[in-house]
Amino acid sequence: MPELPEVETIAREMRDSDLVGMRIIRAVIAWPKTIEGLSSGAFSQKIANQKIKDVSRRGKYLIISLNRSQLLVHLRMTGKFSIINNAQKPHSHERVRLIFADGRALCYEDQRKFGRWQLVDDSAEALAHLGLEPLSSEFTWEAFLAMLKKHSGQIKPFLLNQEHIAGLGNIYVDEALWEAKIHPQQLLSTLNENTMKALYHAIPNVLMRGLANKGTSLGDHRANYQSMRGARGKNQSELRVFHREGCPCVRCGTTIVKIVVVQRGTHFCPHCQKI
DNA sequence: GTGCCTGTTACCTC
DNA sequence: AGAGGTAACAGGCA
Repeated sequence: MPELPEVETIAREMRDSDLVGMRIIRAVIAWPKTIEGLSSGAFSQKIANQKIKDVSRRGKYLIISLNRSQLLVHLRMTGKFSIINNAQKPHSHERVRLIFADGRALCYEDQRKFGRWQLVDDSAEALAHLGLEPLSSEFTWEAFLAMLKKHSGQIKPFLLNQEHIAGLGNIYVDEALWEAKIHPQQLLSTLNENTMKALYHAIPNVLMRGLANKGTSLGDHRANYQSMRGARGKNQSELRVFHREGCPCVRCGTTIVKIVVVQRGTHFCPHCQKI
């Protein structure tokens, strides 16, 4: 579930925590497939004795900068971090633990096991496939328009594609399309410039609101998004369409419907968002 | 117990 | 390029 606002919230929390400056003395890997490209042994050997220098984000990737490499983490659906005392017994979904010199540890849990860690020398190169950062100055109207014109097909799958805009997922795409009054299955070729402009503004709007609320936490079990300290986000109360099927549209009162688009649950207002 | 659902992405074929 | 399907997994839910 973590999309851009959730990953950014975690990155900020990590950056502001004691993590920066800590030295990793060893890694315990409970689920080796979490680590991409390296065996558990090679990963442990490479990461041992490195210090955490900084934490940042690109798209939905967390970038943990170490002194000799960078650790890229994609949380996929259920990845979650916490700082624990290393004496603590492993949680049932714990996949990796980085043990620090001071007796604490960074614990990584991932119920669905889809999350991936990668240790790389050059994060920019490893993440070169990602598209525009929607909250950065590179997300200009000109760049966005050029990209829309270069592609065809339905708008929702276009927005979910990380090679176009990096960091949008199912929740924020549905929210941005509602704000811009665009039907999720509208074809790119039929969008007029005013509508595209509305979408251009809606994307950072919904992301910044999510970020201000420290993310969206749906449901109440542990698998749902929580920040590093276990706090839930507050953005679920501000969602306009996502998970609101059967409820009235806050703009016009029409009942929000849910359909399936590219195998993803898709929520929209049939009155505000007409093709 | 059964079958269906889920917020992500990579990879395959047509 | 885009559409449509599958797979990786685990657990909630009816």
